[in-house]
Order: sequence, then C-alpha cells, then structure tokens
Amino acid sequence: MARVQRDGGDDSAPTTELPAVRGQGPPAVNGRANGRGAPIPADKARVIPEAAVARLAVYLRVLSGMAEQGAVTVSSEELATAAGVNSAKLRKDISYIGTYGTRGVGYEVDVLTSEIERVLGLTRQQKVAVVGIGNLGHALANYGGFPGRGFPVEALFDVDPDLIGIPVGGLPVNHIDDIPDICATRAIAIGVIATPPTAAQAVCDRLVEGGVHCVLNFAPVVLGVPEHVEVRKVDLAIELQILSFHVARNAEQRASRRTAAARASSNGEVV
Amino acid sequence: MARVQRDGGDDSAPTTELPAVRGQGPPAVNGRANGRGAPIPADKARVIPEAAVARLAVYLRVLSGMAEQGAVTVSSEELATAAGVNSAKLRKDISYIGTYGTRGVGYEVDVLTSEIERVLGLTRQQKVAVVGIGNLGHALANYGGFPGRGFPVEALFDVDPDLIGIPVGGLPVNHIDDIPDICATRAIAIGVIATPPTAAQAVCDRLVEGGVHCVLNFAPVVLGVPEHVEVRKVDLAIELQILSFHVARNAEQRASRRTAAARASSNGEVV
DNA sequence: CGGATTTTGTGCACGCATTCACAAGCGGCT
DNA sequence: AGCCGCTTGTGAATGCGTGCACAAAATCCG
Ligand SMILES: NC(=O)c1ccc[n+]([C@@H]2O[C@H](COP(=O)([O-])OP(=O)(O)OC[C@H]3O[C@@H](n4cnc5c(N)ncnc54)[C@H](O)[C@@H]3O)[C@@H](O)[C@H]2O)c1
Ligand SMILES: NC(=O)c1ccc[n+]([C@@H]2O[C@H](COP(=O)([O-])OP(=O)(O)OC[C@H]3O[C@@H](n4cnc5c(N)ncnc54)[C@H](O)[C@@H]3O)[C@@H](O)[C@H]2O)c1
Repeated sequence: MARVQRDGGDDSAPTTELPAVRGQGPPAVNGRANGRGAPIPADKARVIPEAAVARLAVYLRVLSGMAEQGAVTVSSEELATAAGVNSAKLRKDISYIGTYGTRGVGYEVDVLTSEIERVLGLTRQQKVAVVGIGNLGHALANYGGFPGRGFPVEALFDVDPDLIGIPVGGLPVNHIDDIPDICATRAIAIGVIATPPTAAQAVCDRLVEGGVHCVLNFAPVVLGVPEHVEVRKVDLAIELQILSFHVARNAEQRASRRTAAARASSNGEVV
Repeated sequence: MARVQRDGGDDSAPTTELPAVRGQGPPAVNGRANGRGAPIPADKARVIPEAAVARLAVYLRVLSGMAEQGAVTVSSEELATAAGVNSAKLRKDISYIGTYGTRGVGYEVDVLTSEIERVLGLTRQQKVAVVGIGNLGHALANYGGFPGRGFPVEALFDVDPDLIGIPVGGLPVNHIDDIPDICATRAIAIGVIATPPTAAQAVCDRLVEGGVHCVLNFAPVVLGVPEHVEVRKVDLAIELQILSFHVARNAEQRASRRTAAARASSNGEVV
C-alpha cells in the first residue's frame, strides 16, 4: 500500500523555477512514440478539463506529503488511493499534461510535482488580496497555508474606519477606495471577497478595475464580471444544503425500505 | 448579457459506489393527467442529478431575495439570469422535482420555494456541530447565516483546554472526547471539521461514531468514511490553484497571440 | 538474452449533463 | 368562443467525464 522509500532526506524545494524537463535524451525511436518526459504533445493544444485541474491540485498536495516522507517514486495506484480517486482517472489526468511516468515503475515524485506546478501556474507566485476583514476575512488573512503554497496575501481591504490601519496577520487594512490603485501597483492576481453579500458586487467591480482577473467569492451572490475575469464561488450554505438533501434522500430510502419490509412481513394479511 | 459566473467545481465524492438504479425510459407515456402542481411523477425514478441539487439551492436563495421584494411570480428566464444559469437548464432542474409552473406565466415564488425546500430536506432543521474552534471555526460559529437557513449550530468541540467551556457565538466549547455522546444525544445531522489536517481523520471517526451521517471538511486531507456517510470538502487552497491555472492559461494564450501577431505583422499580413 | 512481471498510457464504450428546439398548455384579448 | 402570444416542460442531439481493459514499455531475473 502506502510504501514510502526512505532514501536520502532531500530538502523539498517548494519553488522550482524550471520545468526540469529531461527531454534531451535519445531521439524518439519511433516517430510517433514520445520519449520519456515529454512536456506536452507540442502541436496538439490539449485543453485540460476543468475537473482534471481540480484533481491535479489534490495530487499535488498528496505528492508534497509523500515527498516529505522521503518517497522517491509513486505508482498511480498508490497516489490514486491517497487522493481518493480511481487510478485510471489519475493516469488520464496526468496524461493531459504530458507523459512523465516510467512503465513498470511509476512516477518520480519530484518530477511529477514540478510538472503539475508548472501547468497550474504555481511557478510564479500569485498575489492575493482579501476584501472584507470580518470573521471570515480574519481567518483568511491569518491562515498560513496560503503563503506556504505560493499565494502570498499582499493586501487587505475593508470599509470599517475602525479597521483601517490595523494590522491583521502582519498586514495593515486599507480602505476599499484604494482597491484599484493598490491592486494595480502591487500586481494582485487574485481577489478574495469576504464582505456581506450586498457589498460584493461593488467590491468585485473595483477589483476588476484594479486589474484583478481572478476572484474567489465567499458572499452568497452571483457576481457579474467582464468576459475575461474568472470567478469561483465558495458557498457554505449551499454545501450544507447539498448535505441536507442527502440526509433527506437517505431517510426517505430507509422509510420506503421499512414500508416495504412491513408490507412483506404482513404479506397475506389484510390490513 | 454574457456575464456568467462559473459554478464551483464539484468534487467527486470519494465514496461513489452509487448503484444508480436504472430502468428509465419505459415506452409508457408518462402521467398525462397532472393538473397544476404535480408533486412528482410518482412511479418514475426520482433521481435528481447531483449538479441539479447544487443549483436548486442557488435558485432557492435567489427566490428568497425575490420574495422579499414582493415578487409573486417569476419566469424561468428571470430566475435563470438572476441565478447565472441557462434558462433551459433551470427548467430542467425544476422538472426533476415536479411541474409547478404555469405556461405563459411562470412559477409562483412561494410555491417553488416550498417545493425546493421540501426536496432539499429543509423543512426539518439540520443540526450542525463544528469541530476545531480556531480561526475558521470561530468564523463559522459566529456566522448568522446558518441558523437563519435552517442549520442551527448546536455543538462546538476543540482539544485546546483553554477553549473548553468558553462560549463562542453563545455556545460553550466541549472537549472532543465528548463528540460521540453529545452528537448522539443532540441528534447532530452535520459535522463540520475545521481542525488542522492531522486531526481531521480522528475527528471524523468520532463524528461517525456519534451517528453523524454528513460531514463538511475544511481540512486539506482526504477522509476515509463508511459507505453510508457523505463527505463534502471545501478546499480553499485548491480553489486558488484552479484560479492560478486560469491565470497561467490566459497568460499563455496572450503570449501565443502576441507571437502570432508579431509573426503576422512581420509577415506583412494585416492583423 | 528472453521471458515474466509490473505499471503506464490510452482507445473505447457508456452514462451523465447541457443545450437546443418545439409542441403543449395557459391566460388574456377581441 | 376562438385566436394569439407567451412560457413551460421535455424529447433529442451533442458534448464531456469516467472507468474498463489492454497493448506498449520498462525493469527484473534466471
Ligand atoms: N463567517 C462564515 O462562516 C461565513 C460562512 C458562509 C458565508 N459567509 C459569507 O462571507 C461573507 C463574510 O462573512 P463574515 O462572517 O466574515 O461577515 P462579517 O460581518 O464578520 O464581516 C464582513 C466584513 O466586511 C466589511 N464590509 C462591509 N461592507 C463592506 C464594503 N462595502 N467593502 C468592504 N468591506 C465591507 C465589514 O466591515 C466586515 O468587516 C458574507 O458574505 C457571508 O455571507 C461567511
Ligand atoms: N483559516 C483559513 O482561512 C483556512 C483556509 C483554508 C483551509 N483552512 C483549514 O481549516 C482548518 C482550520 O484552520 P484554522 O485557520 O481555523 O486553524 P487554527 O489553527 O486557527 O484552528 C485549529 C483549531 O483546531 C483545534 N484542534 C487542534 N487539534 C484538534 C483536535 N485533535 N481535535 C479538535 N480540535 C483540534 C485547535 O485547538 C484550534 O483551535 C485547517 O485544516 C486549515 O488547513 C483554513
């Protein structure tokens, strides 16, 4: 199962700048077959499915845990079970970004890590701004997991005068009127919206004005944005409601099974 | 207009062993005698697609906003644009739960609201427990949006002795050793895990022990659970990485377009 | 050196989800 | 009453994602 090879404690360098493609080896034996470590089918502009991108990020996290434990290679089966997916799906996901495995052996942990980081754009740090430093905003600003993964929080904004200037997580809070300026000058790549829903659209507009192309929205509203801006939403109430649906469905199934059982047991008897 | 908010990528639940009873498409004409407000096609397999459930929750929120503004009826087109989806998709989603519209008019806001609430199991309150009262746990415990939507937070847990007994959001923090007992006695339906990743699996096991069938997990780990337990995860780092991927992809596209343009212009071609 | 063994990469089939397009149905108007 | 315009509900087509199954590599071993 989760067999880890302990071999030479390597310091896992988190920020690998180079793709570390080892393609310079022998020329391809076959015109069609690609050697080991093919970056991507060069001419074929392969579009990675959205669902696969999400899973690649999961693989990346699992890989980093394995690297810390000294694993050098990992098979698709191991990685898949650790990530909670089917191994065929994992291999297909990886095949979208190239062929980095060795048949009969598996994947080199560090190679796979760098390649996934490359396609996810994690070789360059993506600066983050958080708007709305309330309950949720505080948690996000204080969270150490983002800078550690290449997402430094570099600006905080709120409208509350009592908050302006106060440092949160080592960073002072700015006024939302400064969003366009500060985002532009600091080259913020991702804006996180943690304001009340009523303020979310206005905040989003200012982020876009400041040149932010990606928005992560925690407010339960549908944001309107220009074509080139990417919005993802995290709606906790909806997550709870989806869970609630499953509760209801299971309860219903149990009830109908109970009814069926009762009917069966009273079979032949007039009710 | 063409401003659409992409839905958050839904995770494939690690426990996808759904038998998915088939048997759709008997040549029998489906019930024609449904007057207005047919609850559901009684015999027909009532499997609502997962993706549709998530959207129904969105419609519900939009509907509640419309009801507050005094709207009595709403057309699929209005509701769809407000929810950021295609109107045909909206109608199909609603058709999964029954036929509650009036042709030529639209849907009655309150009727549609109750029906969606019914299928989502929101007629009964689902009690929630939060484990791990740190940054994120505090925000969740203090958040007023959950009780207001039928998800009262009725238990808090942590391992930190300094926190035990302290009230957060009006509710005292209990020790994690009491999770099974308290969850069972208070009939907790949903457990929210906001502990460090290392503690998440142990916490999850205790929640299951306490009879909790639904878990919302904020810790970046893959949880192993019995068959009958439903887990949804919210992984903010992965959301950021997906956004990062789009940054990278767009940058790449722009770069290649620039290259192509440069080539074209140096080629004497008119762009 | 050849065969056994292991594991990748992917062709293929299937099922779910999305979107289109339109008949059916309903209310209002004449 | 009968027609007309509007909107729903849904068959059908298309596209996407998933998982199986297997050939193609690569290593190991005798
Ligand atoms: N806290 C949670 O657990 C939770 C859960 C689900 C959803 N949410 C959503 O996340 C958002 C934030 O939640 P919260 O609990 O942190 O709320 P909060 O009230 O604690 O914080 C909101 C913050 O936004 C600031 N703000 C208000 N108007 C603003 C504006 N126009 N521009 C900038 N900042 C403004 C306020 O000053 C405050 O600091 C809300 O939309 C909420 O619905 C929160
Ligand atoms: N804060 C964020 O914005 C954020 C963002 C993304 C992910 N997360 C994840 O959410 C989780 C919580 O984040 P946080 O920032 O609130 O962390 P935190 O360190 O502020 O809080 C963790 C809490 O869990 C408690 N705890 C530790 N071990 C426990 C155990 N065995 N049982 C019960 N409680 C235990 C701690 O006492 C602490 O109160 C983490 O897994 C983190 O990776 C947080």
